[in-house]
Amino acid sequence: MIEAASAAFVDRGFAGTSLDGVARATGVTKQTILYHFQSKNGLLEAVLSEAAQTLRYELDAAVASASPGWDQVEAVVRSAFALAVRRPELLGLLREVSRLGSPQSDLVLEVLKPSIDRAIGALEQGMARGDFRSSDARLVLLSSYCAVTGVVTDSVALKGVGLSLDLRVAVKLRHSLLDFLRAALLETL
Amino acid sequence: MIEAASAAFVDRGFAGTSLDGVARATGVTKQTILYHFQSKNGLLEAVLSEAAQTLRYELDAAVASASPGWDQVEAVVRSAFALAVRRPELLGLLREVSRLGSPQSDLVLEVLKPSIDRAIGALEQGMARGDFRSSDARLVLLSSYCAVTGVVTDSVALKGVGLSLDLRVAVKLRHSLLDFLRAALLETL
DNA sequence: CAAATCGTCTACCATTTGGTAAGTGGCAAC
DNA sequence: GTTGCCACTTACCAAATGGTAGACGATTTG
Repeated sequence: MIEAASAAFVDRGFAGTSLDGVARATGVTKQTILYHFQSKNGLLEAVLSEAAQTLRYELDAAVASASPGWDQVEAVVRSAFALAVRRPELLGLLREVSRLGSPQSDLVLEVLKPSIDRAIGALEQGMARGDFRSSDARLVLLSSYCAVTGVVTDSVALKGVGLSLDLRVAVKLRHSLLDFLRAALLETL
Repeated sequence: MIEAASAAFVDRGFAGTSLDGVARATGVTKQTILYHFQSKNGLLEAVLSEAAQTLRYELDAAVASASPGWDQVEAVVRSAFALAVRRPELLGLLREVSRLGSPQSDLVLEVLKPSIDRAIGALEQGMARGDFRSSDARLVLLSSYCAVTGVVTDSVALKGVGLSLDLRVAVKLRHSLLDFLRAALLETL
């Protein structure tokens, strides 16, 4: 049910999704959905909450699996790409949230904030250690985040450069993006 | 009228925008809009067409204003940021289009394709000349595009790192992003 | 067994939506 | 001056939407 709603929110948008549609996709009636989530907004909140928690879990696991420095960056990017293939709607939801704005975005940000802050801290430490080129860690994180999520969610941009997202392309994309980030982040090649 | 519709499509989404709403914002009735554009989809197409052409014009002008190599990249990024400040809905529309998918995205891509191809060509020549690090030009363009548009359109991501897009932040962001791209693209610092 | 709770359904309802039909006033052309 | 076009309006409409009310069977609980 939440999965069906996620998928619908991502590819038709929240406003463009009808409860009847989600209900049909799930095999129940609209009223069953309303029974569980009170309102369409309630459904959205449940979807976002689940997505944010999964995202946090996955990213934290990636960070924990690698040693500080470039390895962690690589682990996170790999994890993001894996997620984009395994559960494409997760990153897509972030896109939709960014259009919905407050208060829905606050719900997601609140869950993700600790991870974000830790990421900024890790980048700053890496800069202090001389692992990374020195600059504003927040902006570096932002640019990297946008590049990664954009690349895996913007199918039209992909089409624009004559590609479409299958597994082979995803691997190539990940490789290229890691090269890109490595060059941008590391002091020396 | 087109401006009001653009703004509405960007911040409420196409499905979330009502003709009555656009009409009210414009000071006419819904039927006047339908008179000029036949249908809601017609309005969307007009909006996208205008946006795509403006974008092409602006970006082509930026490319033409600089000499091949890094200067052109910088000019395009500067132009994109200027556009993000002057007409924020333009880049926002690209986001909405990427969610709408075909056939609306085809309309935009068709207009932008020549510019995209020229950009890829320019990157490849820069690589051949040794100005840029060698790699797949399409993927480099894609990553750069996603980073730039993401940074200027994703206000939630900005909020996530504790910023919000005013002019001062935009300048800092542009500076940081140019540093980022320079490091990623150029062979040597 | 009786009572209550739960998940789901059928039946509605008010509102909003995109779109059609039929005018109306102004203005140019003949 | 009347004819015809143009931008725009008022008056509707059918369909879809989010949401409410109430019934029905199954399961749990005392």
